[in-house]
Amino acid sequence: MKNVTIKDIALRAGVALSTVSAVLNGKTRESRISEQLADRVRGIATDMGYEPNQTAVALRTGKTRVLGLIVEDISNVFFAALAKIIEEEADSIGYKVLYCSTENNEDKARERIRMLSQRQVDGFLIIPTPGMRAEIERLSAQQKPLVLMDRYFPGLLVPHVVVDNYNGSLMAMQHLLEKGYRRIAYVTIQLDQVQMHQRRQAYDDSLRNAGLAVDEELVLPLSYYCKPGESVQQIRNFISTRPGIDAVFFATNYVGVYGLEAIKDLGLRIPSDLAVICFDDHDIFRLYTPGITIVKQPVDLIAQTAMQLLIRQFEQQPGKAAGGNGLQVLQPAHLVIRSST
Amino acid sequence: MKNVTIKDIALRAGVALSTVSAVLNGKTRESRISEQLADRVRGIATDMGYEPNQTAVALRTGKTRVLGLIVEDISNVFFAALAKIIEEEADSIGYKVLYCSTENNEDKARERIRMLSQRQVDGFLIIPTPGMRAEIERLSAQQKPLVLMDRYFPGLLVPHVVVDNYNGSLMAMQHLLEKGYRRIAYVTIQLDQVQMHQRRQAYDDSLRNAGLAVDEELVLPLSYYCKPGESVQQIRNFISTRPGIDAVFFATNYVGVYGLEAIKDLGLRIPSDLAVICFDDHDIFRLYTPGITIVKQPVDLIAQTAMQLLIRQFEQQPGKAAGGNGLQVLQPAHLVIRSST
DNA sequence: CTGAAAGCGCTTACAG
DNA sequence: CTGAAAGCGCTTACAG
Repeated sequence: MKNVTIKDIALRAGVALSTVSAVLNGKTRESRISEQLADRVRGIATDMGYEPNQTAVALRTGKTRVLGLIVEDISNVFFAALAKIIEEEADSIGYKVLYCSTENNEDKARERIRMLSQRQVDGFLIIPTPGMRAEIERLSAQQKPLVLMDRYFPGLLVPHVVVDNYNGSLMAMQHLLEKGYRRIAYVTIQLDQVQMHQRRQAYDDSLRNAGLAVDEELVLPLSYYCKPGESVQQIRNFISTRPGIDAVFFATNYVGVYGLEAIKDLGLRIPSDLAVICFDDHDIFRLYTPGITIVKQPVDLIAQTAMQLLIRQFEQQPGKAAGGNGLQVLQPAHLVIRSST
Repeated sequence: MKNVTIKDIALRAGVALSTVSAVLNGKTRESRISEQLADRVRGIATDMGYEPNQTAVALRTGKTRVLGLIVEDISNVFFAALAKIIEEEADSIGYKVLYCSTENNEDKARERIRMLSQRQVDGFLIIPTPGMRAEIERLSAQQKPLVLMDRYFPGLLVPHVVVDNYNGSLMAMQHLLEKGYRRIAYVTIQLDQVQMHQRRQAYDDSLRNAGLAVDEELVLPLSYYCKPGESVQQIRNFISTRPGIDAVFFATNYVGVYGLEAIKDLGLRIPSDLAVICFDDHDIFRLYTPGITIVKQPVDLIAQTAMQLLIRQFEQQPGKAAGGNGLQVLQPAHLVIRSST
């Protein structure tokens, strides 16, 4: 019942270990091994039910053919979809993937990176949390193949794939404006992040392009530390004290959740009383939100592109200058317009 | 930038490799190494940023501390939820998990098991597909720690965790009967599987217990090979030609999907025109099905129990008779009653 | 064309 | 108390 090794095969075939290894790795040409011998060895290997021990291969070659995937929560639909596509892409090049959830817990996130490093993964695919910056920086310095998805650290030259926040938001605003909405509110979270600035910029620009003024009265920046109940109340208050508004653009998932709650509380109907657009970073409104319009990330494109960036790094010679470093790939957002039934 | 090894530490500390290893593995007692020396070695290890190479440890000890998780589709909410809980449980005992999707493709499923074996995973957590039987049997014969979830092979003595189909179905029927429904139809798929027999048995028994006869006229067994469109049509036909029925019990996910489609086609309202219960194996109706009542698997319990069964196998001495083999754990189903709004 | 040897980074008897 | 040596299962120069 013990596992068959190349040694067993070599013994049975009466040849050296290295011969078996060469045959099994298809290096008969390079090693000028006769086809006849090769066939015999292959036959014996099959007979004995040989399966290579990848742990040994990994130790010897320094390649585990395993990728590390770090997400916020694997059970979330967005991350699960990401995991699926990454699995497929990895599979197509003979890689397996080890997944970890960070729960947005910084300590856990750091620990995850360490564990995956110890397990010698060949590359990392990460949805970074803010506190991971130092670890990401270290991985990058160690020249570990690494791609960030969904979020990134401005100033850190690490390849990353993110949605095109500006144009996605622009599309959404365009949609509202075309539908004739004029007093469009903007509810966001006070966060000094590029993607937030880009979304806001798109809001401003599209209003101006339509010949409308940006009215700060119609912009509600919630505090990052504001608790759920309080956020809902603030939004409720905001909406009810701005009688003229006919639409709201919620700039993030969380704000959107609170916003929909507030709108429900106020007894307003979407979109007849109030049109709603939400930037749905993590695809949480995918099924159960009739009437609203959603700007979502193209999860498949993001995953596929991330894998391509990773593979590109695998192919680079470690010595060579990493020409592709600091590469940012912007993926166009999808606009999903839900009917109100 | 090269990785620090225990050799480097030994060199720096001026001691033998084995001493470093003993210290780092907390075996100072067994090896009677002075606390002073141990402290010094630990200090040096920390200084040098030592991270053990788990590939080497795995090769040497024969334990990778990696689990293989094989599901149908990691992006499905049910499997993703399973993956999350398994990750947590695995993490708590220092394990990582490698996931694979089978897509219900038998060849792929078999190939996945082979790959995971080659990667020397310490244990398998599998949602088996029918065609995996031979491979599962082989793993079991090889004494590989292994637990099946959600499905199993009757007659194969492999530990598995499944939902209690009989009592879950009984609960659902009870619910309908208590609500006063009397002519309850049963739509199922013709499949000679234990879980199907158990569900049907519960249907029959609960009717009889309520003093009602089982009317084969009210039972629709769809062919396994029936195409979606055709299935919907058959159900539509079935319902419309049985004017007396006031409720339907759909015995599986797929049948339920077709059934809801058919009911929609007929313009019937749930539950006012027709009450609906569905055995929702994979939690696909979780969000978007108002009015229907769902019998679902307790995904957390299943995952946790599966991990426990796996750990039990890790703890067993390989020589010892596997006392817990062929163990079946039934988990009680959940009944989710949706309001019709 | 083929095979003996070194070595990947560890752990674990075992000798002193 | 400490250290030299073997070995996990491979691959890869290198010698013949």
